[in-house]
Amino acid sequence: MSEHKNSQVIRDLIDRLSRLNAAEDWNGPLNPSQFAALSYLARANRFSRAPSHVAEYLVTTRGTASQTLKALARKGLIRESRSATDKRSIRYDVTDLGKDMMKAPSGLANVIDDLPEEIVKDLTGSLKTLVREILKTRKGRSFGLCRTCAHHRNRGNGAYCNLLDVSLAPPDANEICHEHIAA
Amino acid sequence: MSEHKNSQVIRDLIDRLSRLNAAEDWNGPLNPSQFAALSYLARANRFSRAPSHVAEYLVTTRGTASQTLKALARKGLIRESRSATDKRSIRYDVTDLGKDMMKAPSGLANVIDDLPEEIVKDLTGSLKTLVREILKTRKGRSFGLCRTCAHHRNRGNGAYCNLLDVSLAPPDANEICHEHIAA
DNA sequence: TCTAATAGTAGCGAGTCGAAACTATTGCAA
DNA sequence: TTGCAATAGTTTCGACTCGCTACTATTAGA
Repeated sequence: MSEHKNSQVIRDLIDRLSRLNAAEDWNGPLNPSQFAALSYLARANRFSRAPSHVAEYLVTTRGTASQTLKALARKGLIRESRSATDKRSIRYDVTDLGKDMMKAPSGLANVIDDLPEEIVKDLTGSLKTLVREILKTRKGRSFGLCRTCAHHRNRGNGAYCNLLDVSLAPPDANEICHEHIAA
Repeated sequence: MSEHKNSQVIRDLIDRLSRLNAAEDWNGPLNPSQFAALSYLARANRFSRAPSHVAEYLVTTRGTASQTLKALARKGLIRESRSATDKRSIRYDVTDLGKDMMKAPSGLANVIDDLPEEIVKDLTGSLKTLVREILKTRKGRSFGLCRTCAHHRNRGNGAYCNLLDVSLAPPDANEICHEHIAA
């Protein structure tokens, strides 16, 4: 039988899908990597917006991530903010211009929105499983939402992080955290 | 609610998955684009191995595809073969060395192989739907298997292509064709 | 026949990519 | 307290992708 393996077919579909998606990015002012970095920063909480976090999320090196972030800063889409407590580290915040950039329509998003809800649910679950399992073999971080983390505690109106020992303002808990550990 | 849209989540998962997959390629002698081009050539039939076909499959330009193919040829993984009937066109054939390269183990493939059969089936179906719908809006070709094409006809032991008016040897029908139209 | 379409390529500038070398901090232990 | 070692970020390098434009060669069609 010259039928191809299931894993080969899926691998190919994922590659094709991301190429089709990336081809759209190239038409805009941002290339796919820059868009991915900006998109991450827009969804990451204040503890997770350093170059090294972006590097790990994008599965690349700190050097490469550094260059991509410099390019975004040059274009005025993010702004660097130095830490007072640790003079080595930098946090990049997304500017209003950067936030606008995230609103651009996407062909892939349109297609997904037209899919039946049940299919979307299953697809999301399957993709999450794949990402989780690969991250397990690579010992990579999950980058899940703060409020779904094992260190997250509800506290009055807000919340608290047991790992970093800090109070969490409302937005923090709904954003991505690089310290995330599945509860 | 600051919950993100389903489409955004799925888009992100696909990007993350392809980055995790691509990161593995970088460890080898081929970069992700070169690997994708080689993988395509290894599965495409003799009518579909020209630079312009690779370009359309990889959703890029002929110029970029041309460079990637030259790089693969330099590494001895593919060999160019000029056409006798049309002196403009070139067909690249995968060498034995190139075929060996395709056997490299993949972390993503391993994870997929461990998934329950039912999940794999649903996932494949959903991803195929997404690719099909996006291609529809872009007016792109489907690049399906020859034997699932509307122009495919069984004929004795072999098969026949009604579009190109040629007999199909056994391997042809099980390979990708750039002229593919869903039956 | 002559012009338009097609196939492939070369070169440009911006940027990604890993890798290695480098600076500036911070942490920790003797 | 001094003195490394670890950490955070950057820079540079060479190979390459990427869209784009301009170009050559060939073929198709009016």
